[in-house]
Amino acid sequence: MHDHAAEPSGAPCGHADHESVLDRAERLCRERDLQFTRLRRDVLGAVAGQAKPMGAYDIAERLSGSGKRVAAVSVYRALDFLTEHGLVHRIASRNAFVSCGHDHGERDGLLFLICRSCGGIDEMTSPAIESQLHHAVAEAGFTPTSRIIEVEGECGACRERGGPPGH
Amino acid sequence: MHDHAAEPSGAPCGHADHESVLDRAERLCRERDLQFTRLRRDVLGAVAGQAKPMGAYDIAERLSGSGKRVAAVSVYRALDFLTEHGLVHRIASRNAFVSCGHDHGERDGLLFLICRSCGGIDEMTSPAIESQLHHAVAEAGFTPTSRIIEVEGECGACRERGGPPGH
DNA sequence: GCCGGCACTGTTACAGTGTATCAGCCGCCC
DNA sequence: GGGCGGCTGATACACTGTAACAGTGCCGGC
Repeated sequence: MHDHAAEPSGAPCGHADHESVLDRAERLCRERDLQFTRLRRDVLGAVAGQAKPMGAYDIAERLSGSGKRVAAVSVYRALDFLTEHGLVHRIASRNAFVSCGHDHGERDGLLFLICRSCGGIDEMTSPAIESQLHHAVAEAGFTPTSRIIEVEGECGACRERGGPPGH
Repeated sequence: MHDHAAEPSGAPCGHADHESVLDRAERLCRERDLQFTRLRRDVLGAVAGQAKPMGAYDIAERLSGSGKRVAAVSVYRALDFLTEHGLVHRIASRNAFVSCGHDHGERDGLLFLICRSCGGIDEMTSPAIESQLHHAVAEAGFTPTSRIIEVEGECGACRERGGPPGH
């Protein structure tokens, strides 16, 4: 689910690894004069360490491992911060979160591919879809401010490993 | 939020009124040999009576008006049935449901426009977006089975009524 | 130094969303 | 009649998310 060789009409996007995500976040926060606190780093680290989307309570549970316990509400606040600055993305159809593999800051123009077999998530962008979408919406007299596109199905790796044959 | 004159590149879609939705549902269930029970009709009626998306508990509360009380779990079961057959749609970004204004049965290929000002929802289809999406996803090696596209913003009516000026 | 403001975090409580499970009902077929 | 399957009612519970308040640490003004 990580490194597609294929290049869609938009930019492809493999998941960045755990380290680079944290480094990138740290740099971005310095640039924007934001506080990249311990909790926020831990939450981002937890999310980045998983290819699958994580629920807020999963994150809280994982961070509560060693003695000190982290309440879900704290996780939510950290997630609010991280999503606001485009470091993680919310997957609406799953009520869960994934770390952003891009180097951008914008949180729009993204498209999520969710595999039903392995639960993995890939993100990609497609300017072609964006422009079509913007065009169609504008003709309906609508002024968009944000949008979500989430596709469920089977990723290439799972299909090769052999999905349900008679299906 | 109901009757756009504009025609996007796809098919436009005004909301059908309360009556026709129920009639259509009844016919569809007869055709497919499905049971359009009292509860299911009531739930669909409640959803169809609102331009805004309704939460399951809102529906339960509304149906519980006159003496007899309807539990949320029953509403969920009715909603499962209705969504499964394309009579209502789930709005993932709101955890809520709207009645389908189409005459189709498929629940894919749809696109939802959600107005932040009035809370109204419009649905439309766009073959152009569909084909772009299918193409992009296929090139990523992904086999889609379902997809959601939800756009938030301001609908034409609200913008004309005067949105926030300095914004 | 002290004080006040500010952002962040901890904690508790609670509202909202969704599912599991068991039991009763009703129509249908044998 | 008896069994079977689909629908509903009811209770309990898990998961998701927010409100409200208190404590802490940092930083700037006095």
